[in-house]
Amino acid sequence: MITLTFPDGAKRQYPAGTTGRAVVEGIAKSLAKRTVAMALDGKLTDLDEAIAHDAQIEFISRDDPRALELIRHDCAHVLAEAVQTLFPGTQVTIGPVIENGFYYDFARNEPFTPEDFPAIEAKMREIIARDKPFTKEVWSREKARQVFREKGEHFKVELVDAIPEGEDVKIYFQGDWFDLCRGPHMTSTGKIGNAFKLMKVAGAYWRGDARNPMLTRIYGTAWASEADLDRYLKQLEEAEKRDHRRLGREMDLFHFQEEGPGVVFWHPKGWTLFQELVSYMRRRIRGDYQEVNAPQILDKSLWETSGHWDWYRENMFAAQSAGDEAEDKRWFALKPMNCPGHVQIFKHGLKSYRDLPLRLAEFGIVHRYEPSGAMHGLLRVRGFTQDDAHIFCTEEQLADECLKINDLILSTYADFGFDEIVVKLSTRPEKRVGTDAMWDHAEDVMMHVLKEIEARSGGRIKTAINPGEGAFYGPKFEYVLRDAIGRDWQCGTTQVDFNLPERFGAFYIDHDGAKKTPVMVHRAICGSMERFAGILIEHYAGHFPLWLAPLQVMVCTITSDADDYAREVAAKAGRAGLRVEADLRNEKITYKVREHSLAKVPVLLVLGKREAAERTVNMRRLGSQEQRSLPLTEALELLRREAVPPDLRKTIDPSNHGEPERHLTLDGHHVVASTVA
RNA sequence: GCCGGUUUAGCUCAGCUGGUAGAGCAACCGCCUUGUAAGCGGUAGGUCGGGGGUUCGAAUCCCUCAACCGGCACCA
Repeated sequence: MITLTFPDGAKRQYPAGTTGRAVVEGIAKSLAKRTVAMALDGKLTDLDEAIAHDAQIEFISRDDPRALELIRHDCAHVLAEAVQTLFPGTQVTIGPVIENGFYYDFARNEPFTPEDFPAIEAKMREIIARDKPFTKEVWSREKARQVFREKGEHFKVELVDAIPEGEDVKIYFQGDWFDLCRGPHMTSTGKIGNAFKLMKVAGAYWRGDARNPMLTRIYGTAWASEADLDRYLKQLEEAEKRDHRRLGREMDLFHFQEEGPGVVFWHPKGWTLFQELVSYMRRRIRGDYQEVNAPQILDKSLWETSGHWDWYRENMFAAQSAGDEAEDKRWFALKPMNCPGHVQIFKHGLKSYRDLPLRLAEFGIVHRYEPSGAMHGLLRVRGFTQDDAHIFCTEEQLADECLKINDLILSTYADFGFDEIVVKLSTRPEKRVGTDAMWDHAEDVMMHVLKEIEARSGGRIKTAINPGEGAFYGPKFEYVLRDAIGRDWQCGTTQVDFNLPERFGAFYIDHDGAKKTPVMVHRAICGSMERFAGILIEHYAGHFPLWLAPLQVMVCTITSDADDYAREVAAKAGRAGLRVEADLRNEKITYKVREHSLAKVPVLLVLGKREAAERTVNMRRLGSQEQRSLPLTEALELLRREAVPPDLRKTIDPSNHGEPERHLTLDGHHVVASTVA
């Protein structure tokens, strides 16, 4: 006999080997009907599974959040059956659940297109309506191999071979159709429901390896209810509206063109935003770091020394004199990183232990030949500006430096309203330089720091390990932030490097007069300023906080009688440090309001005869219909205060709390609450 | 780089089975002096992504290159 413990704490005895279905049917017909699977000691399991040991048991109904992954997984199976029914000869491979849905990879000579979706979806609905039970069989490896080989399912044969010895080879049937699968599944296909949709087709390498053949992947989404599906589709539309490429065009921030794939043409407004970000970062590092500037192109020998030429040559740009008769035909590489340049600066002149830690920062422009398919607006470009720095320090100083960087990164993110951060430690990759002893040591230090980061945050910062994801020269921390609509972006990074200083022969003179090699830490907060700008555009949906808005104030006249006053208002706003323009065009005020609202100008000052006579302004804020009439001087003072960047608020004017509405404090830093679209 | 798709006016898009291009908005010119998300009328604007081919004839069919989009792979 075994003892099962139910969610309400009740315990009951059953013969060993009883199935979940038998248990639930013994409790209540209605419960059995609702149940699609069970959880044994918290683990999702087929309802028909025989229960061998004492366990906590819970019956999972279809609307249980845990059932969602089953719905999606089952849906993937149904997709595969539908595809094989409609397109005989198609081989199935794998079909896992992913965030918001699932996919299934197929092998077929003719790829699928979205035009195939209606037919496939119809077939899927048919299979779901048939409501065949999912039933599991455990096969021997030989049988599985043989059956799939005979069916011409060569990828499945490979999958069978990949199952570790000692693990069952499980086959799930849904009627006549079956698939090799780890499970679990719901009780029948009918439980999937109708809240699913095929989303897109894409190529994907077999087993995620570019050396393998390419399969056709069909992505789908599936939800417990139509309402959930609709909500998800709405969300996608919302995300599309915030696409920085679209907003970049609509707000006239930047553009790309054919002659410069992956390099940005920043327009005046976009460049204002960009420079505002750079200025912010400059202020944040002032005092601690020294800013430098290293050359854009350097002899390739330097990159050979650093190791980049060996490791990343395929992804580097090289330049040479263009003249056929030039006497110097050496190859120069456009810098893909700033570190070798900074090591040269460190090496110039003798350094003492008293100089350490030495922190060299650079807003360096780097170029990397990214694969053509990788480019994506500002988020992945071939030329970008890093808010980069290299810290030369002793081993004893290393942990403190990492923690100091951590403070800078977290407080910076907080200033932009990012407060959900995950710090990941990436450990040694297969392809690397340096001894194992060195890696052991470096990872040791980093692990210790990671724990300290977590402890200091009071549990607010989550941490994780990314095995094998480190840089070739050392382990690294990656800072992942979550934006206003829940998407994660890896931005900041701290990388410990025991290699480069040694490769370049950098040293300092220690207490005892001996030469010692410093440890180098690479660090970036925004990472790529271009990318960070893109993330901010999407995060704020173009509705920037006043200090970042490229154009902060638009003065709009209602009639030409207010023109002189409008010029005066704009001039005064400009003198108050605000970025302002005046719209004196002969247009209706509704027209102007619409146009500047679409351009996402945060503040409209509307001026008519009345305002000119009374020396007031009528203020309208982006995203609100509210009109607020106030004296000119008062309005300008209000806006001037609000436009103070978050880092300066505390230092310059402690009494200034900026926007009265929606601000919160995190670790003592001002946070601009997420702006809604 | 790989798979699939797309590329027509500044922007968003139409153009069926091949018969030398069309709308809305924007721009420009007038009229309207206007009170918080589109006043009215007119004018101009395109080597249909580049190159090659098939054809009496190509935006339309084929080849090729490029850029972009969605994924995959990559991301020092």
